[in-house]
Amino acid sequence: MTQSKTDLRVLRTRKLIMDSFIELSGQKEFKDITVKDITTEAMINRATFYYHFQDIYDLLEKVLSEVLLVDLNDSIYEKSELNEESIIRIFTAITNFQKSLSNRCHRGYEDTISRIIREHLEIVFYKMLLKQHNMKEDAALKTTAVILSWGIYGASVEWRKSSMDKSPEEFIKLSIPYIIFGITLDSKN
Amino acid sequence: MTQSKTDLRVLRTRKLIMDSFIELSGQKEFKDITVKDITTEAMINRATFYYHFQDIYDLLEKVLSEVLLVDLNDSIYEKSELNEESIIRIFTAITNFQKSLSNRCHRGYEDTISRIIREHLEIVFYKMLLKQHNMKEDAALKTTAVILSWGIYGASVEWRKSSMDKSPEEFIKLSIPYIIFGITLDSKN
DNA sequence: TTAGATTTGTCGTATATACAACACATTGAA
DNA sequence: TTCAATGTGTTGTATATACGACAAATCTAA
Repeated sequence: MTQSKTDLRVLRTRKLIMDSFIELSGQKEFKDITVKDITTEAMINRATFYYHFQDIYDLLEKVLSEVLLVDLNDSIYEKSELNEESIIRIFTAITNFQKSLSNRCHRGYEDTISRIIREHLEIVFYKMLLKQHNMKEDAALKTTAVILSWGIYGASVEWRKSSMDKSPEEFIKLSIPYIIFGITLDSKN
Repeated sequence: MTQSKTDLRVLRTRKLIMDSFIELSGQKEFKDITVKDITTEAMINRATFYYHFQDIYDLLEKVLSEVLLVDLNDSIYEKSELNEESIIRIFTAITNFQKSLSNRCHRGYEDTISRIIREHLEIVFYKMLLKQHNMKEDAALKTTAVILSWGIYGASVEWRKSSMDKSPEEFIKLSIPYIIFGITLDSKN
């Protein structure tokens, strides 16, 4: 505890490991990536890997969180208005992310990926809802955020499954009025 | 002396420093690059830099050697025939290198760069000459290698000074017959 | 010129990492 | 099945690196 914040070596090593994992993810499937592969690419001793991560699934989780977090933070938080534009942005960020990373991952870890994405989405939606309604805390908004996160994530799964020919934007655009104005919206509007 | 060869940390650190230096060389002039800049980019403590390199000029020298060495090794050594094709390749490697790195460097260190390039060229030419003539060692070939290294390097300087509109290939091609067959070559040939 | 700021190069101490070795699990071919 | 090979996770010890501090050199502006 004599060190001030975080040792530069720690930051560097974590970055090297994560970058290498992302790099390798572009070359082969998650299930074929070994700890040795990662540490070789990162020029790190294998034992050092275990100093920072419990195992390779722990690494997966942290990389996903971090990459997602950056994607979402960059494009959304500043604006902090939950409107058509920001929903499209969030949805696009997710589909981009799925195209670039989660596709490659081992079957069976889609659950992990799905959970992480939804958790982050929930946080983002909740914060935006709070600002929009000028509130400190609210159970209704929290639940609404949960619903939105599952819903939007589900839409991205559906898009990937059956509508990758459409752009994410046009896919989600149709439903946005129902999200914003509710399901009683007059469809002739 | 208990370690077998070279500590992975050493290899990694050297690579990080060199890569960072090359990266920074693309962003600003050599004379504006500080040790702090490099170590920040490399995520290395400044003191560690001095553990590996005497100073920034020592780094420059080693980076130049290494980059050049790779360029020349990759494209030439395998073939090991000193003919029109390989001379063009070597000349192109040098001009590429000059375009990418040495241009950006501080005036006054062109001498260093020039020396390093010529030293490497000399080694390459000497090895190729030895193979071509099936010899073990020979003073005449050594001197010939010196002449070739200065000559080819000088040609690259001239190209840079006055003929960058031509491709390196067409620039050097005209003189290759005189190199291969000597200055008594019948020009009508 | 002077004075403030930046950069260089070095040092001692604390710690993250390398290395080698280990037992155990998983895989794949005979 | 069995055996060999490969991957996982852990440990103790040696060492490269981080950190903070320092004096001296170099740069910059007033």
